[in-house]
Amino acid sequence: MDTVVKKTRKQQIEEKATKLFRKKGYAATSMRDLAQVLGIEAASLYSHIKSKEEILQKICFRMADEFFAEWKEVEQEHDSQAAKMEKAAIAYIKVITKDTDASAVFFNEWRHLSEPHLSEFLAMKNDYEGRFIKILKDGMESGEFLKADEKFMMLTILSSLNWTYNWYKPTGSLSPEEIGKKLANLILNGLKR
Amino acid sequence: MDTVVKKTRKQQIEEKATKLFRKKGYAATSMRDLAQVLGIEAASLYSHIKSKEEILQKICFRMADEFFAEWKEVEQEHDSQAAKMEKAAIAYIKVITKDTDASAVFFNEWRHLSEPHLSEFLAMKNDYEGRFIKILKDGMESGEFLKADEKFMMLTILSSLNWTYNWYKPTGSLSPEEIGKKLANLILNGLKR
DNA sequence: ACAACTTGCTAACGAGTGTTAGCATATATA
DNA sequence: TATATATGCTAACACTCGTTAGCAAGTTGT
Repeated sequence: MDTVVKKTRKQQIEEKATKLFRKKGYAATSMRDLAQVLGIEAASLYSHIKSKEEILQKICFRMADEFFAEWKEVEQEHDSQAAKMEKAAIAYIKVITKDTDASAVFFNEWRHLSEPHLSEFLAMKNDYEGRFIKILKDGMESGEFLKADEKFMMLTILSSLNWTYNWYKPTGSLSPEEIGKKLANLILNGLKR
Repeated sequence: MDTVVKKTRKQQIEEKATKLFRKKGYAATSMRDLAQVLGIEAASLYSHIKSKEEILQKICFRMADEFFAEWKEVEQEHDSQAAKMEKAAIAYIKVITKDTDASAVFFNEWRHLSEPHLSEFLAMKNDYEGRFIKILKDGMESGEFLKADEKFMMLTILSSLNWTYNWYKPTGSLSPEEIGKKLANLILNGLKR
């Protein structure tokens, strides 16, 4: 009793575009490339979408929204900062693993957004990173974490979390939660035994 | 008594191209963009270079060569695996910080290489990553490191090292060696005190 | 002095770019 | 049955792309 969800043509276009943007990059993907994957002519795409950049905007801002949505569970409790960090890592990994193609585009192609979307996007990114920094700062002030430059730490931690879209396979043995836990553990406790 | 090193026009072109490739991406950078930065016409570029892709090749393979050159000091001693890891991190950061523009292009634009250069490049990348994995594997087998999936670890570690090109400023207070040490320490011992 | 090299120009090429106009057909809705 | 919607086509637009041909002037080396 499978429930077949009918995808609109627009959704199909966005899906295929995401895959192509990931593989070739936004700038190197032509509308004719995209049309060919769908088996139609390039001009036909414009019955469903407004422009090439509209697709990129959809991808980038949908991902951003999802990151913020998952963050809710992270902050509102009075956990230790280490516990918060683990929750943040799990939330982050959850979003990334849900759609690795879209994640790759989100991380690598946002610079091709035009204004004012670019500025809006960067503001959201800054906001998000600021939340990570806060956990680190609080943990350092309370003595829970080693004192160090928070921004340096945030960038380093986020970069290792970001990278998961490159190797995660839904068929693998690890669930997103498990990956998040393992990464948080590596970050908090290090490699040495 | 400054020694003024005269840069050939070709070198100037490659420098400006590196900056542009980093900022806009290889595909989105046109030869006319590049020419404008240099104050000449696009066609004039071809008195000095063979093609747009030749520039990309130079950047990518020069960086790869430098990574291998710096690696020499890492392996040939009978240090602990943790010490090797620190040396590897320092060597890696040294290369990246020497030219962050070229590093950004190296990490993000190699996919625009055409065959057979692409295959050659990927082979080198694999080789290099294999050396990192070996340190991890040896450390896990000898009991020095926590047992875990080596590939997962290698990717996570490399990703945080890779990211340094995004924030390193030559004017900052940390030397490449210090950054390498700090990162190695974070990787080995974690964030918690 | 002459040759070789460096550096640059204008003009143009063929190909590819995102996109629009205008039209056709099938499907779903009223 | 009439109407709106979804989906697609051909043809073409104005541009941009990387690159080549052919030529000219300045600089350097012999």
